[in-house]
Amino acid sequence: MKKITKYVIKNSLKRIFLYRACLVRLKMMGVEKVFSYTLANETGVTSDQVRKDFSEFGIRGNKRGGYEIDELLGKMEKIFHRNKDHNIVLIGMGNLGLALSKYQRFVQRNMNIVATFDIDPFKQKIRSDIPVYSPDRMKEIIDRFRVRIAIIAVPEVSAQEVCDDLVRLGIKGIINFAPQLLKAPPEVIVNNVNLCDELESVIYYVHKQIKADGQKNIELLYRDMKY
Amino acid sequence: MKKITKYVIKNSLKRIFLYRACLVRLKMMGVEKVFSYTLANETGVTSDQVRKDFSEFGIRGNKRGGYEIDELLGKMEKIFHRNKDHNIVLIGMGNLGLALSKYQRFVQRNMNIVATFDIDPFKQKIRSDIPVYSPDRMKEIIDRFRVRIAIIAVPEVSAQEVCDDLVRLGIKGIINFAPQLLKAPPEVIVNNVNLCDELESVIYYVHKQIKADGQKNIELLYRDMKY
DNA sequence: ATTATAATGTGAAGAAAATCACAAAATATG
DNA sequence: CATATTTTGTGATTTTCTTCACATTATAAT
Ligand SMILES: NC(=O)c1ccc[n+]([C@@H]2O[C@H](COP(=O)([O-])OP(=O)(O)OC[C@H]3O[C@@H](n4cnc5c(N)ncnc54)[C@H](O)[C@@H]3O)[C@@H](O)[C@H]2O)c1
Ligand SMILES: NC(=O)c1ccc[n+]([C@@H]2O[C@H](COP(=O)([O-])OP(=O)(O)OC[C@H]3O[C@@H](n4cnc5c(N)ncnc54)[C@H](O)[C@@H]3O)[C@@H](O)[C@H]2O)c1
Repeated sequence: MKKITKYVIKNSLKRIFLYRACLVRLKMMGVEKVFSYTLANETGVTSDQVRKDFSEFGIRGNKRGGYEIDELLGKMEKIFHRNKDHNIVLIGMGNLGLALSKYQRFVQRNMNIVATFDIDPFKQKIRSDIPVYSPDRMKEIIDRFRVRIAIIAVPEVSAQEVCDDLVRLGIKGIINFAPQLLKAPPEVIVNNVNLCDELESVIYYVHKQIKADGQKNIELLYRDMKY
Repeated sequence: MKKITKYVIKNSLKRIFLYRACLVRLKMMGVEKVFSYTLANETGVTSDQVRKDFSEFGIRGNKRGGYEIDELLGKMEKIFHRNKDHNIVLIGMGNLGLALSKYQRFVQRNMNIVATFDIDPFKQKIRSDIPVYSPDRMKEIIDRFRVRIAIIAVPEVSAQEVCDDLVRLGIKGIINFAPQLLKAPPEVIVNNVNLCDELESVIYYVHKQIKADGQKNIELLYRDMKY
């Protein structure tokens, strides 16, 4: 039975990404070694956390010596399978799809969008580095480039249908930008990214913060009154 | 001191968003009442979890009767401050910024991008519903519309600088799409969204899944051999 | 009206994640 | 070379999150 795959990126994995970004920056600045507390400061976590995370992912440094940045990055490349290239397809060349297709950083990280698909014949005329095909050529392209990962950027109503097609064609991982939880077999990884929710949660926390600040002021006031 | 605000959206909050999306869909289908296990099935969590989450956010139903969808949505609107409108500014009208500025769903959820800003004079000529201004008009606009929330879609190198400006102008919450952890005072909420990381984590979990599948096959093989 | 049933709400138990704290090891210093 | 210092790595502890389990209550059936 097709079901919602409850897929949540582990916080420890998210932090590993943060550490890596930080390491890349430090390396560019010519730094060669790093301590857990350096990474901690730069990423807003505690140094214990950094070491625990490294431990979880089997990364080890040397006592007193900290971590060799190059070695660390090498290990992370392995963890994230950055040694090989990843061919990706993108479905839906609308506003968001177009932006994503032009995003250079995917390529820099060995993630290549080899083809995009759109039902709109007009969109299929877009001239850019990446071809825009009609969806009926999906099987051909996915097979030819051995694609296993897909990006969904079609309207909400079409997302599930597109997802079903992709799964049938052998796609194993999907990042979905349509605000619609996708149902897929449990062995298929689906990362539902909902930018509206992300923005709304900022608003939520801002309000909470403002309320907490207000509370603090009341407390201060109260303490003042005692004198 | 400006520091990284370690800001992670709570999983329970993320789930509340899921429930809401599901409720909206059910309501459109004419459904009026819902049970915890309905929401659970639709969102890939357990019904216990749904009830615990509701409990955390102070949402109560009636025993045996489940939850009134309208009432539930009303309570959620309150929780998410959807009763009032939220004015937002967007900085950086490049590929991503343009897509975001055209995204209708923000408006549908009472989040209005009232103005966008770009240093590129060419971008300032974009003709769409939302005006594109030079950054030197930021103070004026933010004050006029009482803006408290901002979207950053500028290149990595400019992101921190833009963030600093925004904070100086009274912005309290930021969603940042540049792959650069922003430093801000602790009372300012910063949601760093990194789409590269999101995609890469899909690849990570796909590989893990494939490896686990392989493992399962080996185990099966082993069990078979015992007979 | 009484009884049976079905769903909620929440303490208790269990699991997972984060923090603490310190022994072990590597490097620096005298 | 011996000692002091610094940082790692990891068990122990604490905190947070999830699942379990069941008393409670609203509805349905008889
Ligand atoms: N625009 C944004 O900034 C933004 C932000 C977050 C999420 N999203 C979501 O991403 C999706 C795309 O948004 P958008 O603004 O680019 O919309 P859009 O309407 O501009 O683009 C959608 C594209 O998908 C194509 N399409 C529709 N059905 C298809 C199918 N079955 N197969 C292939 N292509 C198909 C359409 O022809 C169109 O080109 C939506 O689900 C939206 O909610 C958009
Ligand atoms: N394109 C994507 O799909 C995508 C996806 C994820 C993240 N991002 C990130 O979002 C950001 C924008 O990406 P993009 O592809 O739109 O890049 P882009 O180069 O197309 O757009 C950047 C825009 O920001 C403007 N800008 C630069 N400095 C500015 C400043 N100080 N104030 C105001 N405007 C300024 C530029 O003039 C340009 O129009 C980048 O950080 C990128 O890494 C992009």
